[in-house]
Amino acid sequence: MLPALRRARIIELLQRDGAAGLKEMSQALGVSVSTLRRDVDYLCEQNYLERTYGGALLTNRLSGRELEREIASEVESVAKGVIGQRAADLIQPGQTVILDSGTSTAAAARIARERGVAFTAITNDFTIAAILSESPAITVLVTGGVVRAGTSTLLGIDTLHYIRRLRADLAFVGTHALSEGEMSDTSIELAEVKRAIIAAADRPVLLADSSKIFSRTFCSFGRITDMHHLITDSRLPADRLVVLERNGLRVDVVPVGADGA
Amino acid sequence: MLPALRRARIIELLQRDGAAGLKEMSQALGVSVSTLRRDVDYLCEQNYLERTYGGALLTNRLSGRELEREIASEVESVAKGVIGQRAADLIQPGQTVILDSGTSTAAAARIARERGVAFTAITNDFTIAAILSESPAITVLVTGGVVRAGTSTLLGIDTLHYIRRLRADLAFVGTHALSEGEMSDTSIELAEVKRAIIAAADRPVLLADSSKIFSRTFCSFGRITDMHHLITDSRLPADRLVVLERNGLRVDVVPVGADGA
DNA sequence: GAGATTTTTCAATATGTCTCAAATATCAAA
DNA sequence: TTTGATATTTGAGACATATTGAAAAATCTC
Repeated sequence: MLPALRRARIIELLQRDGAAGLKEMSQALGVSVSTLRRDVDYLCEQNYLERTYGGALLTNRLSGRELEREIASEVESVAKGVIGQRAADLIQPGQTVILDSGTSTAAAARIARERGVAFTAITNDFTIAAILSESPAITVLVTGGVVRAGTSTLLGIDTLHYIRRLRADLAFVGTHALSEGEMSDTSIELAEVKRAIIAAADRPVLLADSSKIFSRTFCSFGRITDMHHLITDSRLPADRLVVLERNGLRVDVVPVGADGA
Repeated sequence: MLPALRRARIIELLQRDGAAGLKEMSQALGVSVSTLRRDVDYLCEQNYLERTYGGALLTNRLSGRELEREIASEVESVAKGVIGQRAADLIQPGQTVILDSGTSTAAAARIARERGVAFTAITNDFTIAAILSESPAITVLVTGGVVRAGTSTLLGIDTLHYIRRLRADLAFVGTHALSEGEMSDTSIELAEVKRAIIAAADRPVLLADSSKIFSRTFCSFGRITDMHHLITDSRLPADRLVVLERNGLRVDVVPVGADGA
């Protein structure tokens, strides 16, 4: 059984029961207590769970759809984790930061919360709001809007109005695709919100794991040169990197997997 | 049984009965008095409860410091479930419904989602938004606002503006306390939002499990006669019920526990 | 002062931590 | 593709630490 799958099952188990003992879980999954303990420790570091003596509890019970997403992101979380980490490093105390919806930005939120930096966050994603609101140091503002079906993302005219009123120091924007210097996503409404976020921030930063780069979807929300810089991972082929930098973009490559971390 | 769960149970017991003896609790949970005593001492240090000779009482925390997550997830009471169910029954297809933050309203959301009724929901709580957004039949609007520290509730001027623009068919409002016809809660900002929700709905409905009734906090958000009716559970003493009805309020009592469900 | 409750102490048990060897996967060179 | 060398992951054991239940001693309530 794949480690990532096993960890996903652990979250599933806890989702059902709220809490469970280590022995109990190791039997349910058919692995040794040692292995299960390591998994639980890992998930605990990633802030999915809390440890208690003899077992673990789910930090915030997610609903079905969110769970699937968490599991999906768990499978390829490494790149997103390190990208998020680099992004979180950018936040200075007292700053105002807009966080777009997305798994990379959620990872950044998780790490920013850990750091204990005091700042003001604005987000249109209530999963991210939930993550950040656990830290007393962080003031969390949520844009209004319509929930995009099956996600935790807020969209629509209310969201746009809210963001357009703002001016922020920093913004973390995720993208579905990036090709030929054009950032794009899957829906017009999503694209409009991202465009507004970019316009509202002094330093808009694009978070994109290398799998995203050079794929393509139909809804553009701006050119890459609108961004202050790009954070991506080291699986990005070198020749692609050159293309991006030739456009005058600052690219921040974080090491991942075999080639560094 | 996990120590953390056991402690959660203790809180649950005390929430139901207000106070309990150590021996009594140790028998109810099937652990020795020594262990139970240690748990109670621990919870006492954490300010969840107060010791008395031979037993313990729940602390009256007016400051609104929320329960630890580990415990909060365990105290989902039966009463809230049935109250939520009755509330969900009120929703007709195509209606617009405002859902205030709170566990009773969250229970209503869960059941409304199950029912598969198509309606439009507006909420200032992103836990509720998450619950409702899983159903494709429900359009979910979230108010903007500042996240109340440690909760999933949105507050502040943005929340108020958003709600004041609205007109809804129905609203479910939770309350922290209800005494002498006056509904009250723990913070001014919370009270303002509730007031706005009540004003925005044709039929504002109060959800209050009987433990809430006749306790009292300092921030009033309106008289009970502002509401269309009240849903509560059958643990409410009969004489209290009479008092409420004499004020012209329609009271809907759902059976719970020994006396019905 | 009598009875119950709390405090203190201790041994048994369960859990956590650390280390190590075997199994498995990964990768580079033949 | 195969092979061998090198990491990584896994399960198990030894040891440290934490929790539990019981009993004796001290304290409290009425």
